[in-house]
Amino acid sequence: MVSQVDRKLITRKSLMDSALALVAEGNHYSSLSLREVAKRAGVAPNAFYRHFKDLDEMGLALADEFGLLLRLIMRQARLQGLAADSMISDSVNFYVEYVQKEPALFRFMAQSITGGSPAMREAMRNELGHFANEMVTDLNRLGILPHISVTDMNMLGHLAIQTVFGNTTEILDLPESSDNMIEAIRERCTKQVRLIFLGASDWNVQSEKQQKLEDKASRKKKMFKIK
Amino acid sequence: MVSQVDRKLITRKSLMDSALALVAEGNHYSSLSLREVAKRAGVAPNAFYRHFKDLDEMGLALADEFGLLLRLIMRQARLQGLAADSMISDSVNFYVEYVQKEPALFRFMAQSITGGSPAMREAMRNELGHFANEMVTDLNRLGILPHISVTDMNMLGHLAIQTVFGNTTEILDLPESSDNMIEAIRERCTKQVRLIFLGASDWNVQSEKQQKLEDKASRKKKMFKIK
DNA sequence: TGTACATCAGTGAACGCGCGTTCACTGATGTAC
DNA sequence: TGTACATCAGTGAACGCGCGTTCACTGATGTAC
Repeated sequence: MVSQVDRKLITRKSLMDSALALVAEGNHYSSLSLREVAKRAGVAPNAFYRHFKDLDEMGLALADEFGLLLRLIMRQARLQGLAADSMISDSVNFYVEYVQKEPALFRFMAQSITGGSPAMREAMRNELGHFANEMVTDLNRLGILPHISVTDMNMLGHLAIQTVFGNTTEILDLPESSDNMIEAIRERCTKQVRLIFLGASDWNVQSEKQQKLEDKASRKKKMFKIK
Repeated sequence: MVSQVDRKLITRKSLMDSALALVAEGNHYSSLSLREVAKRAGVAPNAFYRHFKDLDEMGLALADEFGLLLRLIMRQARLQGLAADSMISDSVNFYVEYVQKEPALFRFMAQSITGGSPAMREAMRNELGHFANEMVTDLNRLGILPHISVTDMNMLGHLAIQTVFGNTTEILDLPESSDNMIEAIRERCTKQVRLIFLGASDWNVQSEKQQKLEDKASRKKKMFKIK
């Protein structure tokens, strides 16, 4: 026998899943209607109000769910451990695997970060920011890139995460089972992250300060005119 | 006296501008209604059909308009020329300036690339891809990074563009006239691109091949376990 | 354990509203002679 | 140049429909004694 509380949670979950299913089918979250979500979940329209004030509130709940998925991914990646020499490609592969496993949530994330309500955009940015911070923490613990300042490590984390997430929509848009195209994106993404870390390994405060001075001093001395 | 043809173009433009205005106010393009766009443009709802089949078709026209803006930006940047020593920060500043000058079109672009129809997403990706290609062409013409293969130059272009565009939504979400926050994003973005080019200057086929071999050979030899 | 009552997730009907789309139209601009 | 006709951007009314939200309700689960 299932308790009342459990039943309520089941309905709530099925409302959220219906919304995600509609998103996965190509609709934008902000163009969904309460009625179609309820219909898809096999529930009367007004039952929706037992769970959420409106679709915006449900959106925030879905953002939380995406956050949980991110945390799961991080936990899994740490448990599994990463070989020192293939850390980057392993991480990228791991990420791509999860995008394919949970396309609806990732599609929702991608939509929301550019197109949700202001609250929604902030929530998603916070989740990704948390992800970036965790990455930076790990790099610090492993003693990788010790020469980089705290500010610059954050800049680096932001860059790495943004790069990986930037490839997400492309993965989601590939026709299913086109393994060689997935492979191409995976490879390009790995190269991009590798290039970033190659840059980071040469990055230091010294040369940075120098660069800034140069910027200011010699502006407009040498000019490139194209064509 | 204004010709019939001109009048038609004026109405068309005002329909498109109305849609952009609604987007700039925080609505998602895919949740706009034909009637509100027409109302905003001061035109009867059915007049819309004299110009576009539906909102999707209008979306593609807006994508074209965004493409034109990108081309304008590129042309301007080339005309102005770039000082050799501050090329990166100048380019970033130039871009940020345009985002602030045309927030509606950039907002629309950001929304569409993750949340539009498949045709819309493809159109936007093509525009950005073109932008990346132009950048690569310029780098080649200037003889910068000659040691990098064609494939990898494309990867680099994609990475640089993606990085700059990735900061766009954050710029658009800042409260108006918060100059110091704009400055912070501008600085971070400049650093990110600089780091990318620092990586690119060390990037070469040799080390890349080596890296790949290492990946395959020594996988799971050294492992980092965190926590 | 059995009974009487409370709670509350989900129902079904109803509402007024804005939606996309159609239709026959108007009246200014453009064209042919 | 003036007249008669064609074109066509934009109008106004109407349509059926799905929308969000409300209401009084039902009936299973949970609780008090």
